[in-house]
Amino acid sequence: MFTLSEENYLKAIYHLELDSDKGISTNAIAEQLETKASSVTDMIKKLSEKKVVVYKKYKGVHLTGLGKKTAANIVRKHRLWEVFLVEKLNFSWDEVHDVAEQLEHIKSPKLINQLDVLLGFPTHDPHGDPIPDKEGNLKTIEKSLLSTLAKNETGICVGVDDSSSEFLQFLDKKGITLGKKITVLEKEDFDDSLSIKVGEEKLSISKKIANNLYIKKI
Amino acid sequence: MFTLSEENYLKAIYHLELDSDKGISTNAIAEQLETKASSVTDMIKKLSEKKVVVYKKYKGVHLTGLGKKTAANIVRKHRLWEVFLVEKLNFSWDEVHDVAEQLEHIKSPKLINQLDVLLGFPTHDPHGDPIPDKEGNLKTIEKSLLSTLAKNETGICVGVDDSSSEFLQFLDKKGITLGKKITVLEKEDFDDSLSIKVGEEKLSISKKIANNLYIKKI
DNA sequence: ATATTTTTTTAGGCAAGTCTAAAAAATAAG
DNA sequence: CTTATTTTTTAGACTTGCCTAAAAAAATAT
Repeated sequence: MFTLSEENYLKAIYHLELDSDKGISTNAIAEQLETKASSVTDMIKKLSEKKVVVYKKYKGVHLTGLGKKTAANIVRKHRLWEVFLVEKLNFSWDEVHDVAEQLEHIKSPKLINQLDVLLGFPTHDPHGDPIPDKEGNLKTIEKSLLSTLAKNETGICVGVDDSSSEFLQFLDKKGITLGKKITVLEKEDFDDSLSIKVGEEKLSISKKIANNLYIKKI
Repeated sequence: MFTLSEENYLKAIYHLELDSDKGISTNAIAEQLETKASSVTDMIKKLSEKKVVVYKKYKGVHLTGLGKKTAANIVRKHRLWEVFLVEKLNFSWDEVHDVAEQLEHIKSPKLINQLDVLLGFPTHDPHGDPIPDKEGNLKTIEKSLLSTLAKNETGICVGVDDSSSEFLQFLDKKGITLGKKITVLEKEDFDDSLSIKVGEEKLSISKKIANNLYIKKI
């Protein structure tokens, strides 16, 4: 069994390992968890004794199989709770993160299985991120950043990279939600902004926005 | 804001104060929380500084208004989650306590309000215990222990005093659930056991059982 | 009214998880 | 290849919440 703190470290390392196949540095973990590198070193020693990470001094860490499974299960819980909050409790997609961050640590396999049933076995959370299955496997879908689409290409909005509430509220304001059809009308060279059509609305978005929206091409 | 530990102390004192109007002793709290009296003394000092209990050395503690409201809110969350687990996730009444014990500490007013909506504003949990409203007020109903009923009196089962899973599973086995109609057929003098009719079934129960079942007379 | 027992508090210590400051190792630069 | 910089680890300290053992106060019994 893992403490709250241990679970948070596992989750952080799990997320960092999705973007990199090298050992995850103490500093990277510290930044992710808003703590200090020295605290990370301490915790990593404990996790190493518990066989969930492999650690060689100065070489960064990797999750073991057990560690990966444990972390994926926490992510699974987090994302299922997010779906619950949106589907059953009328939360909006920008309100769910902090609550799910608490709920993900509740320990009860039955609770999560039944939640999965209640929600109809969802595969993605409200931000389009995939929900790991019970074994920790992720089904990743073919998706591209909006910024990589060429002029006149069209796709469906399937996810966000940044799921801060600021960004999500901005998208709401612009009428951009998961499932919306988006077409690139124009790409401006001088500032990399895009003219796009969202549903029937035309609007202009900055490079930064286009770099945070995932699209499934059609 | 209160720590997990502080919340558990508040809840323990709250429950103990329901049964007694005298100051709650260090020992009583220690027993309830399965900890040591010296630990209780430590924590009470902290709670006292946070203005949720009044404490005079050797005199036991009382909750303040704020303390009572805080504790009632935790109990409210606990009982709403129990209803959720039974109504929405197919838990049985003997399985909910430990999970609710974790869920009651989740901090999100919106979560609890919306849960209340989803569940249709329940007034009692799966064991018949009343759910405090947002202000912390309890609506208590007229109920008697089954053991106090006279021969030939009838009532509806509305609650249990002991909600351990052992006792609840025993009741399941006997077909006794909330809402069942119970009639006292016979009271045996020599061992205080009862012959009762539950629905259409006749059975005999011990004094101990009769002392743990609440009945609303009809 | 005093002695004994019980309850409560104090004193000191321990583990988890964090921090700062300093030392050690690795990496980058000249 | 040696020096400078960055990263990581170690050392020591702090807080929270708990413990045991001993002292102090309160309650009970003689």
